[in-house]
Amino acid sequence: MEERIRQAVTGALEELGAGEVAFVVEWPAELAHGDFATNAALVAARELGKSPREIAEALVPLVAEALGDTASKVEAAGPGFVNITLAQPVIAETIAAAADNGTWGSRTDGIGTRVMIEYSNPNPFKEIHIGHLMSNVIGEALSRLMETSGATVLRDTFGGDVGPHVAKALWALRRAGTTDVANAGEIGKAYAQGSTAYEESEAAKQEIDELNTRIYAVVAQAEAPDGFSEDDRALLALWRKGREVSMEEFLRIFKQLGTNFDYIFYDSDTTDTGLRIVREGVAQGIFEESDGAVIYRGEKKGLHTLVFITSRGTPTYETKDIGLAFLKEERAPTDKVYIVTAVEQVGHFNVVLAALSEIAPNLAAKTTHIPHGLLHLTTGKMASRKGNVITAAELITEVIERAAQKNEDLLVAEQVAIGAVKYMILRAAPGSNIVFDPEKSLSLEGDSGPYLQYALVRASSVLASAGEKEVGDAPDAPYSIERLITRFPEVVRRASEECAPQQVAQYLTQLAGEWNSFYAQERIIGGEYEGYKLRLARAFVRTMKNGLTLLGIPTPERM
RNA sequence: GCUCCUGUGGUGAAAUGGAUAUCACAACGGUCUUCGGAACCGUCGUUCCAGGUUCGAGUCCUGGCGGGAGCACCA
Repeated sequence: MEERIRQAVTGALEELGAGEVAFVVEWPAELAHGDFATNAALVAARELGKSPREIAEALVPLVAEALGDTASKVEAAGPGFVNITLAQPVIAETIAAAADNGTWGSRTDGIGTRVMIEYSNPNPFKEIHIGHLMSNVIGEALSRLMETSGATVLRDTFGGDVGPHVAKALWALRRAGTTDVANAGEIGKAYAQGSTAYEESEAAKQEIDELNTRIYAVVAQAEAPDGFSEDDRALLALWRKGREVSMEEFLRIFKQLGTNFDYIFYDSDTTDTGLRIVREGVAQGIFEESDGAVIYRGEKKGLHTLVFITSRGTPTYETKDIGLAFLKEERAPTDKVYIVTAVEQVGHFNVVLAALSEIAPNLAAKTTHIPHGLLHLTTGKMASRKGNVITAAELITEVIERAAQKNEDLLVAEQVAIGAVKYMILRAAPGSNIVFDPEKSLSLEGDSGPYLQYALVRASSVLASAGEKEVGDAPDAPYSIERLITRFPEVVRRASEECAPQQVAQYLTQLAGEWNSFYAQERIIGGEYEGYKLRLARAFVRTMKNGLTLLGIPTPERM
């Protein structure tokens, strides 16, 4: 349709004697301004030497003629826009196409492309707190948005199972004489204890640093533990158990939130490759040695200089990410690689990608880092090493309890709670920080997930009690909600191209508002145009359901 | 100190270089025998400052002020 309008406008401009004009056809923010608008007159004004308004007036009859029955109204407006309102039958056709159409909003332009997207990235041996929800919720929504193009999307998560934080947790567990760990909470506490000791005691710091090096060694030889002492075996067993318990908890929560990963990568999978490649890079002059460490001189590109291999010989996160890039290519080659992490890491990724572009330009070129904002507490900064965090599980449990006050069915309460949490995160642009107030942020009313779910449930309920009806006559002019529904595919396309789930959230809120107004004003069952309104309701249900699913927000049957 | 990000009603946010800057919360007032009130209708109230580019700037550029993040052996 947009293309058709573009042609009509181009033709009209030619008749007026204008050459190539770089105009746009867009949908105006205000529904009252019509379904499409073009700024052609504004852009052509200078060349034609007339006022924009005059040109717009001249374009109107020409465009109207070219569009024929398709448009019900073409008019000049404002400083020189030409607004186009589509005719009722054209809108009705789209509504019919949307109703009962599971693929409404999806496209085919991405079929054949493969992308891998990394997100969530919780670290075993630390607790998963509400900050990790940001990465998971945003990453999942982006994955689903990418899938609307028809692309194959592989989801992966990358967890730090070796490194100083692991040493801190294991040091505290061993000190307490723990040989087995039962739950993730226990490990989280151990990590906090180990961190405190590391900062406060020189002796503990030394022990933990040594343990860290030893863990790398033990894990690296885990497959061939011939030379292991009894204590090495005990350490390895505790490490394995701790990682297993941590990951079970993570995967349980992510599954509850609607994520299933295709690949789970660990730091320990990447260290061999990472170390080898960085050492080779030293020989090639990409990296250099400094104070016993191996560094990348980011300053030569206006970036930070970062350590890739410590003076103790252990790899840092930077080297692990280099190793990971190769590991991904080996396990599942794709056309694009996305990495979703907190905004704090942009400096890190700039350096890693700069280094990677010297080592393997093809890998660097297809990798994009997508930073997301942070979740701040009104009560102060969270830090898992201080133990003052709200864990993801605690938050979800609390919101479920609140939702349960209105829902006897606990499964529904969970759907509502998850909807509320996800919407809170997705309504804002991924990069913006969220100040989280446990009392206020998780509204179940107005601009909220449950508001969208509620509109859907009510519409579904009307359909359920109406039964089958003939579609019948339609009113002469479309309702504004119809015109809003027709925009859905375009909203989805733009949101997926711009990695902007908030545009879908914003749209769905507007859509729910239009539906609620329509519902309050118009009698559906037993009212005028009953059959047509029921089809409209089906189109609304389909649009809302597909939209919520895109965001990863559950769609309850009742609530 | 250097680098990057950011500044929109009392609060939290949205806005493809376009039209009267949108939405929710809060506050205040109304709708309550009809398809589900987690709803609807109304009132109030906003682009940090100074220049610039443009027919047109919350959006782009320059400078200033405020906030956040990063800056060598954490991830």
